[in-house]
Amino acid sequence: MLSHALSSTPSLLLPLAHTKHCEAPAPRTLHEHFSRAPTRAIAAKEHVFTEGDPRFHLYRVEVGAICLYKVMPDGRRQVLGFAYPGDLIGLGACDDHQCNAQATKRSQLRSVPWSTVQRLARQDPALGLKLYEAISQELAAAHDLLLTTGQRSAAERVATFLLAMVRRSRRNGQDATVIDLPMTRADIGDFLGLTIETVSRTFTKLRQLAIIDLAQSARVRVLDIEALEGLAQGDVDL
Amino acid sequence: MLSHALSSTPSLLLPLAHTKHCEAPAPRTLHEHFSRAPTRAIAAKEHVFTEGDPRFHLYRVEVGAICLYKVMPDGRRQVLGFAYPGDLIGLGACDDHQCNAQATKRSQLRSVPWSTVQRLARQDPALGLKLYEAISQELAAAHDLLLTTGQRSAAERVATFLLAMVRRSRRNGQDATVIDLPMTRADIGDFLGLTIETVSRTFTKLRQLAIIDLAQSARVRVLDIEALEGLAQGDVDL
DNA sequence: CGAACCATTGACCACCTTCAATGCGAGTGG
DNA sequence: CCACTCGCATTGAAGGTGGTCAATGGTTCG
Repeated sequence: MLSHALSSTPSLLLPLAHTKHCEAPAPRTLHEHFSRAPTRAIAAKEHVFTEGDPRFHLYRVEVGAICLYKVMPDGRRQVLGFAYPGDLIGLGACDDHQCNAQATKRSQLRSVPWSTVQRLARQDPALGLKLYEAISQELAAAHDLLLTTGQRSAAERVATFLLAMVRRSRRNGQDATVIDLPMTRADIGDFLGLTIETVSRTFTKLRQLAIIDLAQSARVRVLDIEALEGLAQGDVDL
Repeated sequence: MLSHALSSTPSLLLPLAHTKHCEAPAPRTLHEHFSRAPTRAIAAKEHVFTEGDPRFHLYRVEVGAICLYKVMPDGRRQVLGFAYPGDLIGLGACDDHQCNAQATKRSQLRSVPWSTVQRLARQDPALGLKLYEAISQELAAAHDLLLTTGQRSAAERVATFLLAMVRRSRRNGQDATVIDLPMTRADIGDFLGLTIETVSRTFTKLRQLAIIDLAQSARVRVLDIEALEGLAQGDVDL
């Protein structure tokens, strides 16, 4: 989610461009502000912000994975998405955060105060456009997820989820056939509108059909991506 | 959806401020551009745009109701939302429309070319912010709907839907206890991730419990809004 | 090494869907 | 004006998908 719209090349890929703290000129772009900001370590399960918190910062994920979710008074939870390195979180127009952001594992973030973002946006009209593009991508992701949770069967949902992970992996130039899932079955279930058990059972069925391999529960090797695509579109019935 | 963020007072409430076509100065604000644009009539079931169309215009609904939806190759449909008078449709960053927009009944729209919007946004930084706010409201609506389709039961979904209609009616200063539904049961079902039959049965149950009255199938009178709120939050089980 | 957390698997059942028939209302033409 | 028709809504019966409850197994971390 939010990938690319505002992210430049992940810093991991630029180990030689070491940050220059002392002699640097005043930061002008949002990217420069992020690069200069200290990284903040977040423990697994720790919250970055929760619903209702004042919106003080714009965050960029550097390492790990952040789960964005909403909760109902009785505890039911809907995961809205996951943010990965390069993604921005904390976008939005109103004064308070509208959802919770929780690390699914040890992570690292950088942040820039919203007041700084707004100042930059006033100087640079292109930044406003970038922010608009970023949030518009988030909207497209939400609409895709709506189609999934509203209309697809359990198998279709899980297949769709795995395919999205594969595509993200591909965009990052990694081996697309092996995916490391940085979240629990509960996170996946609450993302797809399914229970833990249904997610688990569906993974098992995919394994039995030799569509995926599950050496470890958090590591999925995709063996038959076409079958996965067929499942996701409802061409076959599992 | 999108209500308020960019809409000024609905023109219906300003009958005396009649549009001046000939001697008017060059339009400066987006609102002026909209007010000056001719209204376009849309028949029931007619499409304003479809998925994949180039994004030429930003539209404002003047009269009626527009249904925004996505479809899967096999015909399954997810309604993303409904746009009512004052709401903007056609927002988004990429070159093509990502969803379909179809009138649920006879409607009227005005439109402004995106090129004009972009020119105005360059002149007026506040407009960029307004657009950002508008799309961010759409995102919030999508997230709310996700919580509903992903986690709530059929009765909770219908109750949530009716409550949203009541609140919208209240914001417009209308009698909040009587709602005219400008869409079919199929639209509601595809919005909530339910079948027509389930929607209909749920309406019937609400009527039997004297929570609503259904003189006509498109006219709902809310008799017990607290019961509706209880249902929406899952406090009671229908 | 133990304990806590997470994932898997099974049995049962509830809710919603599917399929089918009937009812209702608006619009059209005779 | 009425009959006809079509689209939409309602209602019923049956079945399936996914949820719930419960027990076991595996992994990781202190």
